[in-house]
Amino acid sequence: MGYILLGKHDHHTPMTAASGIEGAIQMLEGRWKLVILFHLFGGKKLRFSDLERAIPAISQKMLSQQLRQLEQDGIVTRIVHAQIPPKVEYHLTDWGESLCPALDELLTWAESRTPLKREGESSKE
Amino acid sequence: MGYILLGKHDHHTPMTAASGIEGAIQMLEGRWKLVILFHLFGGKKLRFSDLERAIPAISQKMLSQQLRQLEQDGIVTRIVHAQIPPKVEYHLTDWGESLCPALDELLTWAESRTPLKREGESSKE
DNA sequence: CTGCATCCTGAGCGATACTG
DNA sequence: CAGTATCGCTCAGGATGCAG
Repeated sequence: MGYILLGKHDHHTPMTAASGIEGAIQMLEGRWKLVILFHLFGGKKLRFSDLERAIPAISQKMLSQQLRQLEQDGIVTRIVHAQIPPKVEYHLTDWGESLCPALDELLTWAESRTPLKREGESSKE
Repeated sequence: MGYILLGKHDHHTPMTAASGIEGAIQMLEGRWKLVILFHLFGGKKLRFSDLERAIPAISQKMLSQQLRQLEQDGIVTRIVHAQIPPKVEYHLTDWGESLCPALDELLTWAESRTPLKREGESSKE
């Protein structure tokens, strides 16, 4: 993560915007980010184990890692209850929740595509 | 690419949407997809070499590959002029152009974040 | 000029085991 | 319960060279 793009060119800079977009995409591009996000949308507050249960295919490592990233990016908040047994809850920040409409628009776009198959597609050269 | 997510769970399926989003993200997640896209927005028609010049840091392999993907996804169109020397132009499909607003919204979201530093964050337990 | 084939590296991710 | 540590595999992506 954290790759810098664009060298330099001064005639015009249409990707100045791309930089911002790339940043956004980066935050969402982890293997499980979106899945986690969708589980949290709606102001829901879930525990680590809740997420594990909701996403059976994810490993603790990944869940922990992605959650950390999300937290770092200010998308989710981690609430640690100092008690035994430990209890940690996650929920979206206000900013995180505000991602919903954007994602929804992207989803709308994705579904408006001409019905062409994409990943069963063998190479056609 | 092309990882399948979500195992199975029937209580509720909030990530049904994630699947769609993932598909969309996937199309845009290539290292250079966005950059290329931003260069093409506005109905511009660019040649392979134009794109190479516009994105100095990209290798032909990547440019070619990303372009292929974009074409496969129906986002860009490739116009091959059967002539010597060869001349190939790329431009966004109507659907590709329609991505602009969605990306813009995502960009808006990205820029609306609370001014929090990303990598200076210490753990707070 | 446009694009493909090959080799190599590094990041991302999964599985398992261990700790507070 | 909620993580962290380590190992290893897969693959996206960079560099170079060849071809129509």
